Amino acid sequence: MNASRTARDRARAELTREIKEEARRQLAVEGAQRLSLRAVARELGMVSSALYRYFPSRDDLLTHLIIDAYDGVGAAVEAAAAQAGDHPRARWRAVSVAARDWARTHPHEFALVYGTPVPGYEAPQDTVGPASRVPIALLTTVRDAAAAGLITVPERPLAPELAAQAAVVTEATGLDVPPGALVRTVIAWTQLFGAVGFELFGQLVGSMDPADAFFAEAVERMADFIGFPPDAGE
Amino acid sequence: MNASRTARDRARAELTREIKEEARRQLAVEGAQRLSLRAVARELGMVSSALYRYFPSRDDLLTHLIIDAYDGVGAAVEAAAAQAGDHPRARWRAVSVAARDWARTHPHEFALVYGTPVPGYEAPQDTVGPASRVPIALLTTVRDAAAAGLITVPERPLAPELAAQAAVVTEATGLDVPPGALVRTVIAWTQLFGAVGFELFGQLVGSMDPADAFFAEAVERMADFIGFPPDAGE
DNA sequence: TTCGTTTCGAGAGCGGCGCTCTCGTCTGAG
DNA sequence: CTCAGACGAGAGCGCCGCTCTCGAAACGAA
Repeated sequence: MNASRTARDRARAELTREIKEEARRQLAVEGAQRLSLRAVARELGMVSSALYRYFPSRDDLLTHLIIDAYDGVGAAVEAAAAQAGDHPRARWRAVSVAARDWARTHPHEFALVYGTPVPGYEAPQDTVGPASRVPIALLTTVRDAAAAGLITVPERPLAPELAAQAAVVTEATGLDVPPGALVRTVIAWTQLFGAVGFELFGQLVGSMDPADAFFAEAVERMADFIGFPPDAGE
Repeated sequence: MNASRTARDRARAELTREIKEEARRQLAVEGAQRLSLRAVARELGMVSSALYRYFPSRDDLLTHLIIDAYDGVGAAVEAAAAQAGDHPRARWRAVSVAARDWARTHPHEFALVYGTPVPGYEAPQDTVGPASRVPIALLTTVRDAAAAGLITVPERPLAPELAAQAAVVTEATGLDVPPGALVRTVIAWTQLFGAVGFELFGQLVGSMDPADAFFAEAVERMADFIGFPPDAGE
């Protein structure tokens, strides 16, 4: 059962792709707020109502773009992790820098996924897989270092609920990370994206703007915080 | 020169206040995206065009709400700092918890100021003062601890640009904080609001949700990170 | 090949939006 | 008292998301 059997199926797949492409183009230029179905249809030479044959609503189209954005940043950090050397701190640094670079080159996509949820609020199940790619890349780096005995920060007791949540994450990801290191990784994850968001949304204007030096410092200090050993880069 | 001399002036001030009040009400219920001038006018029993006598545009009205939101969270953290004991870690904890509590009770206001910038992008000068209240509260806590010789993390050299930016912040705020501690405070600030944003925007669903235990742990670990001495609470 | 079903694009239309302009009216300063 | 300025109401412009209907085209089964 080939996915594209008939001419109709092929045309439908093609048009769906073109709509997403044009929407992504408008998203990159105008931002999610200003993305309009009518403008997408206009650009594609069709009437707006025809677009509803492919996406039932504007929010549905945005959800597809959200998934693409998650996959974009996920692929970027995974590629950076693969290219980085074996040293855990270098890997951590590469992943952090890749996340920031992606956000700076795709600010509206970043805002779409890490900024305000667009309508009232939503989080379809299709997004959780792509959304996990960045934290998994971070956790994998920590897991490898921990497995090699390179995490130097001692474990301390966690609150019971927190330990249980850490166990759930370990179970779900299959990444065997000591719970204390896991929680520190999540803390670093929130710091990383908090700082990138602050940089992109203008909160650092007047203090750490431009943010390059601050960001570099933050990456090293959070690497210390997790317990990565020093390397040649710092 | 009373500010409200004539009846007209008084009526104008009153109506301006009522418009902002109703807008704030709609913002709390619907979020910034769905806030509409027409709905505000409708609720106030006037026609939409009349509203433009008081606010030249929707964005201008939103800017006023942004300032109010900054002042709201700023007042919340300042009150928490004032009520907290003298121990620096307790103060830090109180400020962090107050920021999170404010965000959880005012999610749309939080999204308005710390989420995606609403239109294309903007940051009027009127917002920088109110926006500084939270970081100043954090920095003040660190300054007091440092002045008392209670910051235990040693200073290390900073990159020249970063040291320069730290000096600018010290100059602008008048808060004499060692540059290394200042940068760590900014890092903790980004972590705090990054974590709150992740919690509110659903990024922690499936891992650290509900986030109470995680948040408590993050606050203590970041207090360690800055160098606050332990206290009875941890 | 024929025929009924399904899919599709186009068009008109609904209600809502931000914003502008015009026109009477009312107010308050000189 | 007068007259300039402030004001609210109304109509209207060009957008928007979304719905419904209709005729043509594509399709699968007979």
